[in-house]
Amino acid sequence: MKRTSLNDIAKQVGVSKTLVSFVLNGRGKEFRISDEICRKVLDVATELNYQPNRLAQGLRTGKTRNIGLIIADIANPFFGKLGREIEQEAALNDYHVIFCSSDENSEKSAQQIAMLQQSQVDGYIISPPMNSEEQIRALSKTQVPFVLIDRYFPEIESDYIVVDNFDAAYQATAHLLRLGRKKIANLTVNLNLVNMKERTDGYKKALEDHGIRIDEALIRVLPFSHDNRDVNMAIRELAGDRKNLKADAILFSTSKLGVMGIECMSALGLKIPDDVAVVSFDNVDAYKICVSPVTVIGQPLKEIGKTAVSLLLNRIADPATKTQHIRLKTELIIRKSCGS
Amino acid sequence: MKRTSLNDIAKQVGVSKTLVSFVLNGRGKEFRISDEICRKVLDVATELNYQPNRLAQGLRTGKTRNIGLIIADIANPFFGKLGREIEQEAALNDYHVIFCSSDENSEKSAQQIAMLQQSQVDGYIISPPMNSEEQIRALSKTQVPFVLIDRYFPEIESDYIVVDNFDAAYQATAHLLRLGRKKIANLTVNLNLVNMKERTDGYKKALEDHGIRIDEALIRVLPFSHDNRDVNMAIRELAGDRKNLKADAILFSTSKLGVMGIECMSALGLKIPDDVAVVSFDNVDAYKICVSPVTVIGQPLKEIGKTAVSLLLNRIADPATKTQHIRLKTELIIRKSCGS
DNA sequence: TATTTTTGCTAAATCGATTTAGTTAAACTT
DNA sequence: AAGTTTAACTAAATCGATTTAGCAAAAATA
Repeated sequence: MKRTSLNDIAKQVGVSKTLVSFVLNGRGKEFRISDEICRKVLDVATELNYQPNRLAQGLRTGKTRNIGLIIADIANPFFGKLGREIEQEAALNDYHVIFCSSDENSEKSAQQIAMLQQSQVDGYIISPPMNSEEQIRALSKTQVPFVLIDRYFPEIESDYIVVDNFDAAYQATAHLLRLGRKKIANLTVNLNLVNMKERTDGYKKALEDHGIRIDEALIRVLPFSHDNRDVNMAIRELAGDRKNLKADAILFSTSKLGVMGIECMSALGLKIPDDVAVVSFDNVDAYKICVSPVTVIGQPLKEIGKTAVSLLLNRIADPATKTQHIRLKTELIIRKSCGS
Repeated sequence: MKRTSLNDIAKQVGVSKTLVSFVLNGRGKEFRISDEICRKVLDVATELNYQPNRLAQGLRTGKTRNIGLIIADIANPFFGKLGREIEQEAALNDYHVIFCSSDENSEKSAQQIAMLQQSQVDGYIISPPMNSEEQIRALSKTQVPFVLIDRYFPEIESDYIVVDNFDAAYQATAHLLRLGRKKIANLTVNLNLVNMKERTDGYKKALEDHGIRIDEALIRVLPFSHDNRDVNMAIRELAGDRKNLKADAILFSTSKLGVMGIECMSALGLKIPDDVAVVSFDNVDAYKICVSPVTVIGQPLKEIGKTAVSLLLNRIADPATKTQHIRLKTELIIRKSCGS
């Protein structure tokens, strides 16, 4: 059974394909096609199970109704959920999403941007990896709209939507301080990106504001490779000696680190929150059923997704609008991992 | 900066676009294009940052190098990881994946198949929701290759790749029995799909083989909506009365159920494994740092992904090959949730 | 020298839609 | 009856690539 084209319908009905196109686009009235012919065309279209060829449509109209999405890793629950929200919101607007996982690797993202360009996507939603500034700058020049999510480049004028990472980390740290923790560590990852920087900055500011000296030894920046040994080493150094803990609390800047970290802590026999209190960014499932359910900084994924799509579609509709910078609040979800 | 087409290059170099196409496809030698012209064309192509229009290519050649992927939900870690493997394996073969989340809803999957058809994908990898048999049958008729994953329809002749769910559940149940559990419950979901059926069948067979009467009251089939109250109710009925437990172990047929179930159990103050032992399908992160790390049935996601892609690409290359049915073994990863 | 072969290139068709600019016949004006 | 409007439809161009068929000039061969 080979595909049905406009021409096939036109032939079978005995009219021009122009007419068929008009009718199938619901513009029969507008072009004064007689009701009888309209009906016939529609009948034959369903009879032959006509499916428009989106390549041809896209080629002719210059619009694909596809948007490209570049995130770090669709298998990471944070991005998985965010991606899902974006997919859903796009679908509501009759757009489809092409997913790409960059692994925070700028060479991959460059390839992916090129591929998406070649696919003639109508716009992009991008969580840009580090060292991708030039790609993003080049993308601006193509005039195809894009919005950045999760992070952004301060020097590039573009739409973006992020959370207030500084405030989030500040609040989380303040929460730990309020509960009497003094030696609060921060485990983060060596991605040179604003969002990670803001998290550590918020953490530092909270300490400062509470009159606590910042101890750089308590700030551990781990390689993105997420090797178990690195995490293990860091945890060991911070809390390995139970009588003489260097840290009595840890703020994890990502859930991936947090999950690995807690796994290590369990293996080392460290008790949460008795030995060490824990707060982590991102409200992933794992934290709900954890040894001691983990207090987390929840991001409003649904709102991020919805807003990203709506910003993008607005800009597609009107490329001239002023760029928007949106910063959403997070929510500190208090569970048991910090004691009380 | 508007897009560069073959014609733009042709004009600038002063040759025909035919020649440009030959050169850019690396077929310069084959068509005896002089080295000098070749060089010029390539230079101008990079100078103008030429990006081939994949819509036009696809339209002309009938091949898009895109494959459609329909899974239940990209935000579900099981499908997220599987999707990622598929994306990666496809990329190695210079194919791209268009993700669709069906939510196990056959109307959505029907729409998605239609959309993918319209997008002229070269093939599909589908985890078909229930009631989608007719869609899949119709898809066969289009002659566009597809492979089913995670589940399949016994009455439909097609490639598929699944795990041995029967054996997996059998082994898990046997493991619980070996550890002395007698009243083993099975929490599953009301998806009328072979994989779920096989899981419960394996569970039953293990009980039978160990001379234990099957108690239908211990098999709880919950609605797919995954409402917290349903899970809560089920857990309560099975283990609510601690002195008089109806079940001393639970086999969760999905990790989504398992995570919710364990959350309930914690809330009810039930101890794992002391009060109730737990085994679950799917090795998700949450189980690693759980109150009592959970013994799980791990699926070989990488292999499933690789095999799905390679089956599909083989069939794209040669549609005539005999259909293949692949059933991979799972791995029982023993942790602490069953005691010892 | 005449013929054939090779070299190096191009014109035009094609994929399947959309859209602009008509065309013809009927109906309506005046 | 002649001119104008309207109704109902179509031809052909177009998007940007690929590919088939073929052309002219140069080189090789007879």
